Amino acid sequence: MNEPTPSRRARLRTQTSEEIKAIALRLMAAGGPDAISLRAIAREMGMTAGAIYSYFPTRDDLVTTLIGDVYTAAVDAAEAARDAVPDSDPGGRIMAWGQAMRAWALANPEGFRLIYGDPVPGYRPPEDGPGRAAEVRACTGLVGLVAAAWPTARAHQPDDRAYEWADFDPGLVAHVREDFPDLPPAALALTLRVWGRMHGLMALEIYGHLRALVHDPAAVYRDEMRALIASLGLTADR
Amino acid sequence: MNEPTPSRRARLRTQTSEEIKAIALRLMAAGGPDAISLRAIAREMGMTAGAIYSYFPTRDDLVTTLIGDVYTAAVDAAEAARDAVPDSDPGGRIMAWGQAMRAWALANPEGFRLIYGDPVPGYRPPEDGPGRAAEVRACTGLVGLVAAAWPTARAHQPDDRAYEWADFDPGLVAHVREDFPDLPPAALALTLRVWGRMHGLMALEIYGHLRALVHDPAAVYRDEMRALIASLGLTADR
DNA sequence: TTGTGTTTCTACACGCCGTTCAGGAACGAC
DNA sequence: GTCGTTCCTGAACGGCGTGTAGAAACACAA
Repeated sequence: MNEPTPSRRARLRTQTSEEIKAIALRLMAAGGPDAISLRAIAREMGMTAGAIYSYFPTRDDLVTTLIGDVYTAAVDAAEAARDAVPDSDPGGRIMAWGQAMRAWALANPEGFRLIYGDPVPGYRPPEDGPGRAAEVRACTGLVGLVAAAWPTARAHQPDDRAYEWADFDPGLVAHVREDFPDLPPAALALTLRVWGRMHGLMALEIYGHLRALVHDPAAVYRDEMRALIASLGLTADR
Repeated sequence: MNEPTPSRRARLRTQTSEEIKAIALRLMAAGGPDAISLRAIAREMGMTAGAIYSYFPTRDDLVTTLIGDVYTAAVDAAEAARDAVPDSDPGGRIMAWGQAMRAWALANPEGFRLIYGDPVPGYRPPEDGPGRAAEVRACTGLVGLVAAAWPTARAHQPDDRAYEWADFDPGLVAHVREDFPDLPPAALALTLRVWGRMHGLMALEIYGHLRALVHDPAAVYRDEMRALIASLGLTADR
C-alpha cells in the first residue's frame, strides 16, 4: 500500500511540515490564532519566512490544515468519550459527547476559536478539505446519538413531514442514509438542533460571555445537557 | 441639562469621532472586522492615520466603542420586536426576541462576529465598558422573558435549590432582583440556558457551519425556538 | 565520480499594518 | 494681537504576508 522508504526527501519534507504545524499549534495555544505568523514560525525554526512557502502555498492553507488536525482531534475525543458509555445508555452517550466536547473546548480554547470562530483576519474556510471532512464526521456522530434516541424522541418532534432529504447536504445525507436507513429527514434536523444546543453555551463560555455572568458555567451546561436529553425522552444517570 | 453650544471645537470633535465610527462600521460591513484599519479609515477621511489617535487612544479602544454601539443596536432591535407582541403572549415575545436577534445577525454578520467572536486579532474585550453594559441589558431582557414564563416553566426545571444568587454576577443580580423580586436564582440559570439555546444555531449559521449542511437554517431555528418555548410550558402561535 | 535536474532555503523588495513623535497650522480666549 | 490648546501632518520604527531571484543541498543517472 505504501513504500517503506519514501525517499528520504519526502521523509524530511513531511517531518518539516509536521514541525511547522506543531509550532503553529503551539504559537496558537500561547497567543491566539493571530499569533500564527509565518515569520514567527520561521524564527522558531531558524529559517526565513519564505521557506515555509515550499510547504504551504499560503498562510491560509496552513490554517486550513491546522483546522483539519484540530477538528479531528476534537471529534476523536468526543467519540472516545461516547464509546466509553454502553449502547444501552443512549442518554449517557449524549452526555458523554457533550461533556467531552466542552472539556476539549476548555482545554483548547484557541482550537475552538480556530474551528468555530474567525480563526484569522480575513480567513474564509474552503468548501471542502480536511476541516469539512471532520465536520461531517462530527455531524455523523451526532446523528448516531440522535438515531439511538429517535424511538423516544420522535414523539416530541413537530410533524415529520416538514423536512425532506433534499433539504440537507447530499454528502451528509449519503452518510446518514447508509448508516441509519430507517431514519427520517426530521431526525437530521433534530440533530442540527442538538448540535446548536451543545454549541451555544460552549461558544458563549469560550468567548468569555458566560464567565462574566455566572461563576460555574459547568453547572449551567450540565443542566442544559440534562434538559436536552430529557427532551429526547431519555434519562441521563449522571 | 446640556449646554446649547458645546464650543464649536467640541462639536467638531464629536462630529469627527462619529465619522470615524461610521466609516469603521462601513469598512467592517464591507470587509469584515479585520478591515477596520486606522490607515484605511484615515485614507477615507483624507487624513493620516496618526490623527485618529487624537480621538481614540488605540485601535482596540475604537473597536471597544464600536462593540458598544453595535451591541446596543442589536438589543434595541430585539426589544422593539419583543414589545410589538403583547404581554399576554409570553411565548410569542420569546419568539419575537429570538427571530429579531437572528434577523439582526443575518443582516449584520460582521457585527455579530464583532460582539460574539474574535473581533480583531489579539483583541480582548475589557471587563466593563459600553459592550458590557449592552450585554447586561440583553441579559436583563432575556430575564424578563423568562420571568414571564416562570410560572409555567419552574415545574420543568431541576430542583430550585441548586443555585444561589452568589453564583451570578452581582451587577446582573442587582438588576434582576430589583426588576423581578420574586424570581429565584434558578430562573437566572434558566435564562442563561435560553440565551445559549438562541445563540447556538445562530453562531453556527453566521460562521457558515450550518448553511453547508442544511438549505433552510431558518426552519431549523424556528423549530428550535418552538421547542424552547414549549419547554417553558408556553405556546408559540406563530 | 561527475553531471544534471529538482527541491529547499536565503536575501531582499513591496506594500500593508499599529504606533509614536516632533513640528506646524488653526483655533478660542484674553 | 498674543498665547495656550487642539488638531493634523509627515516621517519613522518594527512587524506582518507575500512574492522573486539566486544560491545551496540533495537525489539520481551515466
